[in-house]
Amino acid sequence: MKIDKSLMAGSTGMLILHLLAEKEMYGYEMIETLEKRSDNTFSLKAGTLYPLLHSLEKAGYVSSREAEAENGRMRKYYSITDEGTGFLEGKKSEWSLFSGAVNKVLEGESCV
Amino acid sequence: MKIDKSLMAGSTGMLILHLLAEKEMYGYEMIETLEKRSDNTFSLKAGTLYPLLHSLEKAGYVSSREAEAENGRMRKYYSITDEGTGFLEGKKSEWSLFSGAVNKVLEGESCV
DNA sequence: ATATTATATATCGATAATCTATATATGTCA
DNA sequence: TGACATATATAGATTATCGATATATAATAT
Repeated sequence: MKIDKSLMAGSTGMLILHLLAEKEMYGYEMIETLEKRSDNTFSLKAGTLYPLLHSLEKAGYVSSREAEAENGRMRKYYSITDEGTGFLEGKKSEWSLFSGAVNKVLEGESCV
Repeated sequence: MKIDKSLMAGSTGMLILHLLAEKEMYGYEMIETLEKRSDNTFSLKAGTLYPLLHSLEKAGYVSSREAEAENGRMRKYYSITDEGTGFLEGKKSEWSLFSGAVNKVLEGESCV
């Protein structure tokens, strides 16, 4: 099943920052990692990722460096900053609260 | 905590249809019900809900009737249609798949 | 040799869903 | 009478996604 793009909205930044909290990565690697880890549920598009990385960098949540890979290709490696780590924690709490609330509504836990 | 609006995007229609699958409701009632059930996490805005109801009706997923309430006020009551019920089932599967995939990424279940 | 595919980054325009602000109208309570 | 809650509605701004397109190199297949 293909996930509607509006469902993705709002959580992509969190997912990217989470990957970078584990290790330094380059853009293309992030797309592949997300696809693998989600069992092909996510297929983040390059046209979404690169502008997002630029805005995260502009916001100070990630930093980048260019380096040559073993195969001789140039890659742009991104790392999460301290500020980004704090932002990520907030986003994770928000996700937890949000998904919990959706499930509450769906499960019909109404009668408080 | 206030939930970012882009996180809400994509799930609002599902939540509304889920409420209508339980019983007929009018707009204002849906806003209050969502707020209660989510422990004040959701506060769907009227400016979001009414256009959404109109588009759901146009799509054939809900039908409406106007009726006078006990207090003499006019209300517009919405019901889910058979087509809407089918659409809702699909949306619930999508939500389940999506939220599961997000949690997989966050939990780092990578090594397949 | 040459063509295709995969890798790698980037930008632009279209689409879609949210919000805020605003408008209208009625019922309730002080 | 005035303030607030109820009830529906529309317009404009914002924002995040996508598809399409562009560029360039490495790896593979024909």
